Amino acid sequence: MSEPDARTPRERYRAQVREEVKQHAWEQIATAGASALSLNAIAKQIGMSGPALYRYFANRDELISELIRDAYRSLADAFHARAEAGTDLGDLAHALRAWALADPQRYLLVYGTPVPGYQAPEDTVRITAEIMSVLLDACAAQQPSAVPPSPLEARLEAHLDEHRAWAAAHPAGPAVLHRALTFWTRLHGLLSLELSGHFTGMGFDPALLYTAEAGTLTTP
Amino acid sequence: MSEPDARTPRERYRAQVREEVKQHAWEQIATAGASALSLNAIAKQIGMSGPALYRYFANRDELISELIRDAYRSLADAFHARAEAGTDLGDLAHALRAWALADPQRYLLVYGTPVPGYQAPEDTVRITAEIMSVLLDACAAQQPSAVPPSPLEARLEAHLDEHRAWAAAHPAGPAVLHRALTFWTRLHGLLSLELSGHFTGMGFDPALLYTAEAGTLTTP
DNA sequence: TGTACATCAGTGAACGCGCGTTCACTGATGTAC
DNA sequence: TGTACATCAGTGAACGCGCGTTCACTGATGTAC
Repeated sequence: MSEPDARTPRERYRAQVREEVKQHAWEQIATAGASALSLNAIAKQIGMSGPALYRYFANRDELISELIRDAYRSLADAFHARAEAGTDLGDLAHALRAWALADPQRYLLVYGTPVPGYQAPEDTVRITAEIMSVLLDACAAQQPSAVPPSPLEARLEAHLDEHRAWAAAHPAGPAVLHRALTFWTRLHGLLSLELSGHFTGMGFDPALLYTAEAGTLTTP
Repeated sequence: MSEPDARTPRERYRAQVREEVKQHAWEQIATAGASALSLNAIAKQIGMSGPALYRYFANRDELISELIRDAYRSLADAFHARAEAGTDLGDLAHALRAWALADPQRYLLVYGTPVPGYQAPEDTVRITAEIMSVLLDACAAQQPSAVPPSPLEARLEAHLDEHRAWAAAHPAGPAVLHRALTFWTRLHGLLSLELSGHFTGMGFDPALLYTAEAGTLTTP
């Protein structure tokens, strides 16, 4: 399980401090949002001088990029883990919610309103493709819908079949593409409103609504 | 149509400058997001000194509150206008999308990730209730679903019927409550992902997906 | 119509703050012979 | 095993910046007699 660590003590130490910085960064994001992330404040929490962090991250943007990468990676891992235990779409839906609730700001950093001037590092597209792939697999494993698509749906699915850049590597048919997108957008709508606090004061239990909505995806 | 303006010239002037400030505030939000809103920057654009704005707004928070209020008000007006032209749920869906696309940052200010330390003014809840009321009316006018609810849906609707604080003033039945929530969350999922740029690069046309999703609400 | 006064818009200087980032430097840790 | 050197972590001072906000003040606009 644990291989011998080929890294030098210095490398290990560097990695350790980087982790510590990122951990405090997450805490800061959790309380004040991503746009308020401050290197100086993190350094203070850690007990270091501000400039010391520049030994570990080139600048603020690199730190944020790293956090976004980690967040995507974490979701991809959660999806893979769930997929190995079975390809049920409902299970995947609840794995998604569990991941989102475990750290709301992490979810919002990835799927929420983007940080103003910032744009995500290009290697995240590979991880999002990975996530989509797990989702497409689960949708493909689902038994197809019994009800025939409406004319509107048929038109959409024909369109999706011709514009499948996002699922290029996947052999899914149009109905599967459609279902994957629906899964993503519907559940995101619920999660994003819940995590942003838009349901507070309304009285009902978001979990029930989520479960019901997930149910429409597994047997439409 | 236009009544005689009872305001003094000074009051008119004040209102005019307030409007100008808000307009530049929106432009600034559009380019850099709400958390980057700066009174000094607005003053500079307008050609005034920074402190001059304090004649018109008590502080930064009051300005943001005003913007949020205006955004809610604008959506409520758009909904009312649409509802007067007919109570079709699909039309309401497209009115929502048109309103969102007209000013993406306005939509995100209201329904996106909340500004960190900030909390909305309490009088917005009245406007959101208004918006919900139009939505509930449209859902109630819709002909009820032909398919009976699944056990999961039945359970949810019973729950909603018991926890209807958000629709207290409305005589809607549980199925209508359910449909209104579904309308809101599904369309928000699509809009929020589209406006945040999460569909860019995927290749398909968000409008088609939106129309298809709206279609599932009008005839489920 | 003219004068005396009050109200209000806007200015410029100033305060304290925290930010990201650079730079020269100290001291500890590792490496080569 | 000991010495000479290179590498690297971390510090403190400094730079320039823009922020929100307060304050004393000037000039213009309105109001009352």
